[in-house]
Amino acid sequence: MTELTERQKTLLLLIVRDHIESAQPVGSKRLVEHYRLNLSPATIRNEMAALTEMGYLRQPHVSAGRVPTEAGYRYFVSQMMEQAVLPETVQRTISHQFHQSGADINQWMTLAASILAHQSQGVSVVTAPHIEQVKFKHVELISTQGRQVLMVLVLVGGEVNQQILTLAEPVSQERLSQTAARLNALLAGLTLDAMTALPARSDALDQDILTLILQDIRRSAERVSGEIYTDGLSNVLAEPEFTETEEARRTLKLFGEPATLKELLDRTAASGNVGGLQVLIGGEGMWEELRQCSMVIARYGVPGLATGTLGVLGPMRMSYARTIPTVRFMAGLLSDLVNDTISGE
Amino acid sequence: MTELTERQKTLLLLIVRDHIESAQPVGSKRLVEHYRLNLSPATIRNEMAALTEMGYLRQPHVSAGRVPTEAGYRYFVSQMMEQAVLPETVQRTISHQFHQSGADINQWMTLAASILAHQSQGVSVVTAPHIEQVKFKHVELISTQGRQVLMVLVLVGGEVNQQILTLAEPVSQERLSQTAARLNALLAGLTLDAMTALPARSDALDQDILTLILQDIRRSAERVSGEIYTDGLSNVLAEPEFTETEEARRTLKLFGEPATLKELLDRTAASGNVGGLQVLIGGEGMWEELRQCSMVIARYGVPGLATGTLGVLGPMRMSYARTIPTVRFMAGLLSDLVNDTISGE
DNA sequence: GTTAGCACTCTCGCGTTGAGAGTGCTAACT
DNA sequence: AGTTAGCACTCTCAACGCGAGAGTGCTAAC
Repeated sequence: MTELTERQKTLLLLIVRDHIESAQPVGSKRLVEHYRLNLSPATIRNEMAALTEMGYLRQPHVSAGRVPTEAGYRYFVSQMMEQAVLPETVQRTISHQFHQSGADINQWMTLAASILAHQSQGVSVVTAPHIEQVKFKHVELISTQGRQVLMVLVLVGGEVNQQILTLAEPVSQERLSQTAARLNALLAGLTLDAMTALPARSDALDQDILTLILQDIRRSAERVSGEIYTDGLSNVLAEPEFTETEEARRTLKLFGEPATLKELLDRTAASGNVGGLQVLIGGEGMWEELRQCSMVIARYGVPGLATGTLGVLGPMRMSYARTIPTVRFMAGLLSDLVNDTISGE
Repeated sequence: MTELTERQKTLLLLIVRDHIESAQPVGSKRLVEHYRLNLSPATIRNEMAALTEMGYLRQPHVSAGRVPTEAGYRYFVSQMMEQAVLPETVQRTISHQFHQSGADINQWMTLAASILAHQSQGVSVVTAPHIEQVKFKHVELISTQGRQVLMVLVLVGGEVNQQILTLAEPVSQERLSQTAARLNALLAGLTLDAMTALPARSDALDQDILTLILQDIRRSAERVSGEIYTDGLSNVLAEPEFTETEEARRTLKLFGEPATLKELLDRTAASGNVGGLQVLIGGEGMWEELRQCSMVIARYGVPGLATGTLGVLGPMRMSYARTIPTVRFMAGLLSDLVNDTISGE
């Protein structure tokens, strides 16, 4: 494949940019007028023909303007990747929002999904951090009435689970407190594996509670990894590519189903590393339904301890210039938050 | 207004039912064939003309079949209200799903929204119970490292809030436990108002923590009431009334914005009582954007203590036969759950 | 009270057609 | 050699006309 000349490069970028804005095929005349190029439409046509030949552009029909191919978008994105940074002021605003929200994973995820969707004008998807190494921190047993006991379990990472237990017989608050104190001393900082390997306790109540703690931690590890947060479906409803054909409407429906989104994210993000950004254009052949769409995905968190995925879905025509820096910044921000929560306490 | 004859009643119900299924104007011939009536199309036409005269039906254009007016739908719904009950088996399935989910408000709401949306094939909206009378139950202070303290606050009703405090100076776990014990004794079962009216504590740490508890409870009372859960937007995407006009698409966009949905629910549900079901057809003149839509709304919970709202939005042509009994059943189910949580512990 | 027959109206789908947009090519220009 | 004007060509799209079909209301007979 021959190299692109300097002029072809700028032209290609302009064409993609224009098409992203206008959602319409861009013609030679429009291009000249709109961007005040010191060239005649005829020259542009020649260059466009060359770019079409090389596979960066294509014409929907012979007498329409040009539309970027996947390769065209990919070139455009490769340019974005290098430079695009979120403006300082926006960065500060976002950070601020996070710091004045509560220290609650649920809130963080909702906020992240909301900001991503708003900034990118696409559909955002965020998965809660998957805790790969759960560590015990603290347990509290609070007698309520009769045989019912409220167990509050604190894990390293700030996660707090509460659960109501019903014991075989009433137990005094004093004895509950003693049991909690013994278990706290025994389990402090242990991982799930280490706790599972412990020998059975001699005290029956201790053993019962220990079993329940293990159950709870196992469930929690699974549950948190499964939760998904999404936002911004309405952003994409108005986009012209989704209102027309039946096929497009099926794609749209897919966007509205969190379970499907999660699978999408999991499969594609599996290969990515924390810190890296993946941009999938036109589904990259893997997803038939996403032929018209693009995804910008990143993993965040602390590798080996707790990681999650976040991303934006939109039409292939999405605003990469806004989406890419936002996803990158949010991944960094969430990584910091996870890091603080895990190590900071 | 004259009374409807028995035949006109059955005919009206049939027409509404058929139009809900087919999404198309229903003509006299089709009606006869489809429902094996022992009448000729001409007779039906006469009756239809009468029903049109009385305002229950209308014709989109002179040579199309009839379509129900809002009055027509309202008559149809009034019939539904009396009889429709959710099948026992479905009731059991739903109850089962709730009982095997965790005792977590968040999970309940998500599940409720999901079930509502699935059963009704519309957009479901559920607000978390608004706790009108917050009562203190228990506080726990756990020293972590340095000046950081994890405060776990349990409210009557099973809600558990955790928060990380940073104290002015390090405090031993022992002193924290004493403070917690004193506050637990002092505040047990008190309402927010009663706690606010308490005289200042002599011990500085006690006073600080008390202030924080009050802050937290106030925030929590606001926050929980604000949370909204929704599901099923994708159900409605494919409906023909939303794919055509620009106006309809704006309505659809509205459905995708939780904040707007909440306002919708709040305003309309304010007048309703727990146990009652409201069916708003065609926005009832209040909501310009909802002229094509209907809502089925109910309040649930324990009046005076904690109440919430749940409902289903859909096209005016929605399946009332499925939606109405489902909303009614879910309102009852959630009321029971709230009741159990508040009084049961 | 019910039904057959009929004229009438209106929508919808379809083929036609003309305007407009955009192209590629050729030849002239710098 | 690169650039540009001119031109014929192709294709879409909106508008138009038209005929088929659906459904009605009315009248008259059963």
